[in-house]
Amino acid sequence: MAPKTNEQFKQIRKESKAKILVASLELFAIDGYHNTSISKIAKHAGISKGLLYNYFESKEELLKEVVVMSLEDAMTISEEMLVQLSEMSPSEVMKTSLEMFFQMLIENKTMWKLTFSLAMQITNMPSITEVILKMFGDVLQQFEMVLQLNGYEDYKTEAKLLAAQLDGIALHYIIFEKTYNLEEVKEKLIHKYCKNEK
Amino acid sequence: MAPKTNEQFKQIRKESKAKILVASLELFAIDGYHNTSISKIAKHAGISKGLLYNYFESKEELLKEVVVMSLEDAMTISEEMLVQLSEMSPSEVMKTSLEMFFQMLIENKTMWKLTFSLAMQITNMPSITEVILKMFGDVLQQFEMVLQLNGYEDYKTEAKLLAAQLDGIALHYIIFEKTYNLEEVKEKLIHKYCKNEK
Amino acid sequence: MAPKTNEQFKQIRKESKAKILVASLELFAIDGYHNTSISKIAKHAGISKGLLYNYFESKEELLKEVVVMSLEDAMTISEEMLVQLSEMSPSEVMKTSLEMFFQMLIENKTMWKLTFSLAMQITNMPSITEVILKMFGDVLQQFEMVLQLNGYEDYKTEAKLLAAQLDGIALHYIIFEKTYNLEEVKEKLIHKYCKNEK
Amino acid sequence: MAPKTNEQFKQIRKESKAKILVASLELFAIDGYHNTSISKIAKHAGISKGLLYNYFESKEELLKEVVVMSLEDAMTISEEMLVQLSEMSPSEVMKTSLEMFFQMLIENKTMWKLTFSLAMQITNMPSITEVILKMFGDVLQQFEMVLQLNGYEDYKTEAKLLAAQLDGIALHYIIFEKTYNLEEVKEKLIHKYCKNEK
DNA sequence: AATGAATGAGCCTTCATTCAT
DNA sequence: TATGAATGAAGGCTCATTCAT
Repeated sequence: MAPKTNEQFKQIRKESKAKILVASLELFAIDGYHNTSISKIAKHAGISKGLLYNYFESKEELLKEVVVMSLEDAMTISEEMLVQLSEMSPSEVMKTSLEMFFQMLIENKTMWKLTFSLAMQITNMPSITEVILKMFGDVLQQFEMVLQLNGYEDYKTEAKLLAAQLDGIALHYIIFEKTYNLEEVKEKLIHKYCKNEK
Repeated sequence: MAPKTNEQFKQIRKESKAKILVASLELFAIDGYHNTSISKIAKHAGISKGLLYNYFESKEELLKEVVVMSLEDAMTISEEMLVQLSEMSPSEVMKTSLEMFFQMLIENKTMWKLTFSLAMQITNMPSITEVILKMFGDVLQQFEMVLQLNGYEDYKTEAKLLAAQLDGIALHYIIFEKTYNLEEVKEKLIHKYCKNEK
Repeated sequence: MAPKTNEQFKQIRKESKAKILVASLELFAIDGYHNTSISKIAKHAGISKGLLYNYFESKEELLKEVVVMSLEDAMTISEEMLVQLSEMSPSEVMKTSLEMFFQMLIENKTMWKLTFSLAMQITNMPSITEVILKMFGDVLQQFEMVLQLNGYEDYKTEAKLLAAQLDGIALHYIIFEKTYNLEEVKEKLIHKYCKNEK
Repeated sequence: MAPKTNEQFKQIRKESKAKILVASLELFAIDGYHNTSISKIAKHAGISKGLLYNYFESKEELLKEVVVMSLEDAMTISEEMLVQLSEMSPSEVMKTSLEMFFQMLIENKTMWKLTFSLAMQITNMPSITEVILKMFGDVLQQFEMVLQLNGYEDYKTEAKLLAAQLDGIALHYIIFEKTYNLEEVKEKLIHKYCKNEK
């Protein structure tokens, strides 16, 4: 049998890593970071505990990579959408941006839950704090653009309000779970921001 | 010679309990429930680990009492303010309610932090979840009233939006700490809700 | 008010001590030594934890005194009965001795349970071991006398057998509780030892 | 390089488990269940505290397995002997059974000590109580058979007496240790039961 | 004599991490 | 690369004992 090429090894590593990251994300989001043991993750990912340490230096490092991965995923989607936005009218951009947000909220509920959860326990893990804060900042910036584009004068403050509004909705959606009527809120919000209330 | 009187013991118990509750609130809010060990709490409160169990049956029970205490504090303030509202005009009620919210946010930052933190972290602690959910519900209800009073037709959905808006602001205020310009956001929000945008 | 006399103080001390000893015996026998906390004993005796240490140096010391008290009680009863035996015929002595044993077993089940329980965990408490061993020795000696009196040639070995027989019955009675038909066994045993089977 | 094979792991597990069980049996029997800490067991077995929980879910579970192991050992021996009995005359069966008992008492002194100790100490551990009671029941049943075979009319009650006799002897043997002349008692007992005293 | 708040050692248990294979 | 046995620090909790009053 021919020895595996470097390429093949890299591929295997990448896949194994991905498998662990996905498993971790799920467990961290559902049970919380502290209630998720390395053992559980390894079992959930179908590998041994030892192997996990071959890919990640520590549990905290693993968490950080989970967060980074999640955010990168989100950014990728977001950027793809931004391309589409470039050809729209300002009011269409506004509407689409909001719809994008709700879509991502629904599709990545797990990630949102993890993000909020971590955002609250930030104190002890600076490296993770940083990533999380960056993400909140990015969203803010994006909405600043959209609002400016739509002619909002005080667009910086307005963006802060809108970002807070959206994060608040996300928070409630996560907390109240199935009880929460996200669709209703979404319609109302879009209606508000896509009329003439500058 | 004589044993301490009942009164004396009661006093001592009350003070020690309060001391523990305050220490716990701070640590739970800052470091999160899981990152706060009984040892840390005891040290922070200046007592021995063992004594803590003279007052609270378990760590979970302690958390519950911390939450209840915090909410009772908040409710007391809130109710005092509600009395004042009864004599105001609808628009004044609106404005005052919002101002009240921001005031409580600033004054009870620790409690807010704890609440959000728990909302995300606590799995499998029904008695605490219950208390937290009740609190979110109460705020919502209060704003439904205010909005209805101010003639909002779709006041139920509007209340959901407003509650989310406020919780979102609180969230950002907690996450960004001193970086966050709360005053600016407050002015803008009040301005929005106290003009004619129903 | 006249100050209490020394006699009165002594009396109070004696009564308090007795109250504690009785409470301890009950709890030790039912729940076992290790499952019985000083707190429980104090509560059961209706006094404070602190006071208990006024009368007994330590938990182990308390146990020792409980054992001693129990055995003294048993000895007292036993000796009273011995007086009666002195006027009987050998075979009557035999029968009465056995009946005495069964009566004491029923009336002092608690004490028997404690005794056996302690007898098994002897290693760590020499002072208690001593007392327990003495008790077993006393019973043995007593039955040696009875058997000798009844003309058993090899009365020393016979006494060992009889003592073992009785302790075995006691053991089963304690272990099987209500399931055990003590009366049936008693009749059979008396029948065996009071016929002509030397 | 290659990971250990399943076979190797199984072997390691088996040996470690056995090591722990043996250490536990000794300590439980000597010091009693409550006086034996997990730390002591680990030290005695030459392993770390943590490893113990790799093999046993809890201290109670460990105790249970110790008991089960002990009884299985005893049963194995017992059954091997029963085979031999099938070809003997009734009086030979009687004699051999008694001799078997004494042999097992000597060879498995530790197990007997543990059994008695637990019988007295264990409250609220139904699964273990059950096993212990079953064992006493088994011995009883076996002797019922033997006595019936030997023509004892009231063999059920006689078996209770004999079982008590034997357990009493075992108890004394355990309590008095080297002081106890087991051989003398054995001879006498066999002599009694193998003559004509029905 | 009497109280119970307070202490601290020790218990059982969990789990991130290491390591021989 | 891959395994899981093994470790040890730390966590929540209990309880005998002390002490100020």
